[in-house]
Amino acid sequence: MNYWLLKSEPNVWSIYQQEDAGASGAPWDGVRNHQAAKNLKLMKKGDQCFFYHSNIGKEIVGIVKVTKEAYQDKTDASGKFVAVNVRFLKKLKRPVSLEKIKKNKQLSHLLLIKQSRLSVMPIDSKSWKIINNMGKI
DNA sequence: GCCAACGTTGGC
DNA sequence: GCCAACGTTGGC
Repeated sequence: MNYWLLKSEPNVWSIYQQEDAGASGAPWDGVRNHQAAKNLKLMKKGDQCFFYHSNIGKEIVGIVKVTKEAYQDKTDASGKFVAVNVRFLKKLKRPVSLEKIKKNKQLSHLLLIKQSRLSVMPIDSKSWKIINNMGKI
């Protein structure tokens, strides 16, 4: 299983809306960046993703699970970009802020820090565990 | 509100 | 094909 991080502005799509979407899940669409799209295409059913609130909060708030692998994004008129479906899994007991991630030297290699504009990125399993611990899961 | 980083567009 | 101009993201 692989791990990922998905960014969303909570005033557009938040972990609460994701939770309300329930077990049937919801599309993760609207990605218009090729590097992010490449990562979406690499996702496999069952992979888990951190749910990060960008701009407002700037913290990892929960975990979602891939329920449908990459397919053509219906919101993209050009037909070039893909979406996946994810369903809510859980919230972190304690959200892990960007600030805390930056302070942890073991996490300094994360693209979240190095490439702040990327909205879909891989997370190595070691970092996944560290952040899970920070989130008190 | 500002701006750095980065992506895209369009003139040449 | 280059690159200046412009647009967007997202942290600060």
